[in-house]
Amino acid sequence: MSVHQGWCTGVPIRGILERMKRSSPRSRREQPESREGRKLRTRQRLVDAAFSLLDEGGGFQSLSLRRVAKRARIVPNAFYRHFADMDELGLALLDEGGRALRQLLRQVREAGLPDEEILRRSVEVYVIYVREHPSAFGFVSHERNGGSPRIRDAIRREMRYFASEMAADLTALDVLPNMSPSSRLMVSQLVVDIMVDAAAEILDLPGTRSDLENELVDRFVRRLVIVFLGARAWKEPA
Amino acid sequence: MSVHQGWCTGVPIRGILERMKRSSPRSRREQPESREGRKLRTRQRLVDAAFSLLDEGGGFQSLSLRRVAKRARIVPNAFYRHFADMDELGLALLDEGGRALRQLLRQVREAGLPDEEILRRSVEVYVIYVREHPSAFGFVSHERNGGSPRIRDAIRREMRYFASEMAADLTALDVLPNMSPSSRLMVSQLVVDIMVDAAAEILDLPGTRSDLENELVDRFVRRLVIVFLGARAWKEPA
DNA sequence: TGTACATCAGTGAACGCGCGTTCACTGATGTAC
DNA sequence: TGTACATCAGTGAACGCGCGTTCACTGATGTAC
Repeated sequence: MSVHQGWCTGVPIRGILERMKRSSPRSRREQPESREGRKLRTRQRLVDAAFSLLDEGGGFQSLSLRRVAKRARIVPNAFYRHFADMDELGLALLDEGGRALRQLLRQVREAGLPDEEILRRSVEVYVIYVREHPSAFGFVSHERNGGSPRIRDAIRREMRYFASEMAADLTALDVLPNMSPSSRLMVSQLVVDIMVDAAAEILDLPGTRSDLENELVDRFVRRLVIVFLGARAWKEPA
Repeated sequence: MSVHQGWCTGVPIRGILERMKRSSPRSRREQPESREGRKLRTRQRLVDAAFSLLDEGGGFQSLSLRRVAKRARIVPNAFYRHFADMDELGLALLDEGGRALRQLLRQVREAGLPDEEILRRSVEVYVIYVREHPSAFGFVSHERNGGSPRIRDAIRREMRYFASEMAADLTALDVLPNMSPSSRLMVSQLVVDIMVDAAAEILDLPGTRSDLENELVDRFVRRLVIVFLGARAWKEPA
């Protein structure tokens, strides 16, 4: 059971943790911490606590305010100093997860797109990335069609945003010149859906079966190849 | 708020309800009902109660044994006469939903496949069908990546089964003769995933916006066209 | 710099509620003779 | 056909538990003068 790491904060949680270690055993009067800083740190502890509970399985719906607060080492009602309810915490999780995904997709997209070898390498990078951040991708795939409409909508919005970034890239790189902008967007949305579906499958694989993982990567690559072949063969309706 | 209908039972619940109406106001000694029949009817009431609660929103995880039992008009602990726990009820829901989906896919597949006009008509049939059975499709799209591993696995198994049926059809109809059997299966799995993703989107549309629905149908058809174009352009690796 | 007051993140106790599960039971249906 | 017993779907009461939310509070940080 590993401590959850603040894996995608702009100012990494690691720095904050180091500062805690440094300041805690020594005199605490040296640099009295600001209220604002302390509050932000507690908020981050709540977010990390939620991710770490998600890592242990069960989905966002199974999280309770009390369990998250306990894991973050605050009293239950202090939760309300940071979020109005669990839904708002969920949106904060998505915010962190979204940043990670965006960063990754940028990396994948910059490699260029429709050549099979490049696709395969991108997929491998993606699979590793998903495995490294199971709680974030689990959250997205789980809540994408999940219980809370607010969170569901936020996830869909995020996915649409990724797709539009990808479509802009396709345009810029002049891949698929045969397609209209709206068709390029449609293809990008399909690719994003395929990626999210794949993430769910990756997370369900037992970590030990590399044969199953290879099979999954293979299926994933073939899906993308089919889509890009189809996109190239596409003729805009007159 | 409509009463949930037993929409996919081989022996329809409607018939049972009519029998109840007939027998209840008259003498109840005419045809004393068998224990077995009565138990089956209660079990069906539990399944219908679960679907009707799902129709009201919130996802399977938000259902409670007590609420389902109450809706089915039995005392909470009598639930255990029919299912060991809520997970087993979930598997029963999938069983009913799976039958409906299978029936529909058969209908769609029989129309033939890769021509755009036929695809469009099939998609329209599918959209209507999803709208008619929101609780079943909602259950599948919601629990597909949901909290219970048993239910998740059962849904994946069901989807793999649909895909293999579709692949068999593609083979029988000699569509995609350029592909190996495993590639046809891969394409079928992609199509099934696209259908399930689409179901979730359909269910989130407000019922009144037919412009949005047309847009969705359009996107859906284009996705499938892309996939079949790609599948036709596919060359098996040597 | 020193003092007096305001702010507010976090505390601790308490609340009412719905939950899953248990137990001993009832009474209609089913069965053996 | 009639009787005595077995089965078992459904009852009613009770349990302990974790839940979200409320309240009055504490004490360190921040601010005005």
